[in-house]
Amino acid sequence: MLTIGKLGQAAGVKVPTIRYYEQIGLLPEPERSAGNQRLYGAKARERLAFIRHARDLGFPLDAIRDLLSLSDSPSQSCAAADVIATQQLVAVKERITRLTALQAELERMITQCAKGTIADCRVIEVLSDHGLCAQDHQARTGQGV
Amino acid sequence: MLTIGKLGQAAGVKVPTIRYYEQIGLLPEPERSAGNQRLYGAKARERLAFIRHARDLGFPLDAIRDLLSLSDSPSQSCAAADVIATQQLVAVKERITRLTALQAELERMITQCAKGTIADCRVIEVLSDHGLCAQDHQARTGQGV
DNA sequence: CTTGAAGCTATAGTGACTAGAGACATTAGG
DNA sequence: CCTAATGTCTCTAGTCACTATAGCTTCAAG
Ligand SMILES: [Zn+2]
Ligand SMILES: [Zn+2]
Ligand SMILES: [Zn+2]
Ligand SMILES: [Zn+2]
Repeated sequence: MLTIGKLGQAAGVKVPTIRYYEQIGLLPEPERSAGNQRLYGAKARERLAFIRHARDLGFPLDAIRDLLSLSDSPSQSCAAADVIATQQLVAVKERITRLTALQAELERMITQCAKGTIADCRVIEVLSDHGLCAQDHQARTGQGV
Repeated sequence: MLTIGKLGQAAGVKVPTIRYYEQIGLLPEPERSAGNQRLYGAKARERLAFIRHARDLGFPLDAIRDLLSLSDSPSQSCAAADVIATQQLVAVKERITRLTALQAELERMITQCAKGTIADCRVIEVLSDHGLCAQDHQARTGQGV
């Protein structure tokens, strides 16, 4: 059995994060020692590693919650899991598209700047007027990762 | 003079967002009508357009605050503004790098899945074990955009 | 003059944590 | 066995950039 600190080290997750996962019901309430400290077994370690890896791949906690409950019924079809992964892939691709447009605009404004005074700074000019942008780098949609 | 709603429409910003910007000191407190409603002039409209465009380009509000105060001293060197833009560019590039790695891993797990049961689902397998990943898609660093 | 839209303040909620305070538990060294 | 250092406990609040709600007042059109 591991204390919360050892579990955190083993899974690469900070201690408050583990408690947070417990609080939101992503990890079950563990056993306690005589002195009321949390004690975790192998199952909790695997579950936390799963969560951590899914987080590293950018899945939101809600999706992870669904994936975890799916993985508890191994004989079911995996279609639902694949849908969640596909949605995540779509979200990632959208963010890449958007960020690539931002990258182009930022590079453009920086290279066009003559490095003089603020009055002539291309960075400030472009920020003041989207008409000076080459692309339509559409509005901020969400965040994450 | 514009009411807050008209200003929001003109700049493409929702009304509560404008009040939020005022609250955090990004927009100055505007005049008020006899009935205590906010009234904005051309200067506020430009300032809000600047904020909105910078947000669309992914700049955090703190950076925008700095950019705004720089643009108030037009005769100064623009080096500081260029530094902020360059930092933003670096941040965007980092996110793209990371998201591209995520995209590759997600595509890999989805295409490798045999679409059978959860017990054999490659998505679930890979999420359980980073060793099955081809790349090191390093840890989640931040967020934004 | 009435009605409905738009505005006001204040508070709380989002996602996914992170940081801090103040108290209790455990472990290693002497 | 005692002490000191570290670890853990609960609870609260802060982060970022908003968004939503509630309950009120003001304004513009008909
Ligand atoms: Zn410049
Ligand atoms: Zn633009
Ligand atoms: Zn599958
Ligand atoms: Zn991996």
